[in-house]
Amino acid sequence: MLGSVVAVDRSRRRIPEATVARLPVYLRTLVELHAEQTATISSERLAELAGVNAAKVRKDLSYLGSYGTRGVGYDVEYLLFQMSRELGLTKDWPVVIVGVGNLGAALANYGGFSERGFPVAALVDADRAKVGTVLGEHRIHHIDDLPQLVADQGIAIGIIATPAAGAQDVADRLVAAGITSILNFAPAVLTVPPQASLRKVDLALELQILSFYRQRDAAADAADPAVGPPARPLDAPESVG
Amino acid sequence: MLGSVVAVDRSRRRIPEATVARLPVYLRTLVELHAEQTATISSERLAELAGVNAAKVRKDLSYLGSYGTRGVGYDVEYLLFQMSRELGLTKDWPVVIVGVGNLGAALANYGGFSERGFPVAALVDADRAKVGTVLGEHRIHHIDDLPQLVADQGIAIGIIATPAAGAQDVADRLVAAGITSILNFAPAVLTVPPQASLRKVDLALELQILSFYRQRDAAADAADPAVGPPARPLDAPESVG
DNA sequence: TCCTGTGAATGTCTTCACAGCC
DNA sequence: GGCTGTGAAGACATTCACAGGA
Repeated sequence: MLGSVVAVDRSRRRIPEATVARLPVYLRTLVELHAEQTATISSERLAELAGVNAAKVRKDLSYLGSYGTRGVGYDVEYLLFQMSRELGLTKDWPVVIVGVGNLGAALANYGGFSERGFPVAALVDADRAKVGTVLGEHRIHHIDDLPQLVADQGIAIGIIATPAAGAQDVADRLVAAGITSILNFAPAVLTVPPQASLRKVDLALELQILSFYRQRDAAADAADPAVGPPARPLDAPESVG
Repeated sequence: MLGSVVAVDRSRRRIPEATVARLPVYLRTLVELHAEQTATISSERLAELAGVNAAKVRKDLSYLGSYGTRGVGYDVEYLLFQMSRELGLTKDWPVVIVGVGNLGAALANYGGFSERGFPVAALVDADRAKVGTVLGEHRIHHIDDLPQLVADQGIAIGIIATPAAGAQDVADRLVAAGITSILNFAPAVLTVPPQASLRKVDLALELQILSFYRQRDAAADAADPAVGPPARPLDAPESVG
């Protein structure tokens, strides 16, 4: 009735989960291309480098906007900028590692985080014997100091590297301290309020999945020794078979 | 014409990727239930403990066979046995870690692997300066010795913990040495022949995904400060939002 | 002519809802 | 009455295939 709509809300295009999970892979590829002075890239070539197919690349990138040029391809630098912006990677996000056991200590020393925009800003542990000791360039703080550390260091992300038993308590403390992004390495199912994001990495779980496919193929070969290996799902979390 | 079929081939039921990825979570839950003497479990309760919904649990378990009892639930011990068998976890699978830098060393010391059936049988590195040095209970071998180590130690799985640049070469060497299950920690896209299984864990990638959701919510709040946080996908790789 | 952007088709996964068995 | 097992419906993701702009 009242004339036309004021403006199309481009900020509401929802990006599918599956696409979000691939954006960092494209980003890494673009960084490499940019480093070697490549100016433009076709969906076909980008697909090859990122280990997916070209139709997927085009559909994924189309969720970010129309940043390509027909007949030419994508401008590497421009796409890199847009993607960094979309991923919120135009600034660093300091992380806190909770639990300085074997895994936590390893992650603290692992350079891969800082290198890619996630500097380790603090280490905390519940064990008072560890508090005050130094690991790499960090002194270990007590977990009770979390709210203070979060405020002082502008910490954005919490990494849980404790045993499974303490993980839910740690998650609760992180949320209480104002952290809304959590990466969980403990082999436990955690619950966080809906406004928080939680992702998990379970190292043994990955090995168990590999074990499944190995077992299955061994069983198939035994049942059917004359025939080659059965068709199996390629791609998925990465070619798996 | 010729009477009926000889037998239904139950070994051919294909288990969906997504289900396979959840089996280890159920397995872990069942191990805990068994440890605390729980004899039977309903799909509802198992779902709650595993952080999924009951329909999914029932569908997932149905791929393994009809191991439940209507009106009662699943026998914990029996289901545990069947699931271990299906996942190929009735025996240990020795692993080799390739690349003893920060991450590789951490993984070597991380107890979580052996604990869950994947003993670290060998460490190898390309750097001759590291060869012969001892880390934890292992002496580091040269990567050229891979075929020998695989044969001698019965190694089933290779873990790549090298920098991205060397990762494809390592994958090729693992495959050449007879390894068909590979877990890649290097931030690089790898290719393996179809008979091999490859999975990847990219730590920074997980943080980047968290950054995306944080960024998106911040943008939504700025555009729309009166309204609460928008609906976001729960569950998925774990509640993500 | 080349390559993107996208509707439509296909395939996969999740959820519903209830028949069937204990 | 309670809970599993599973077709069917619905949601989501991938791939196809081609219109349309450079």
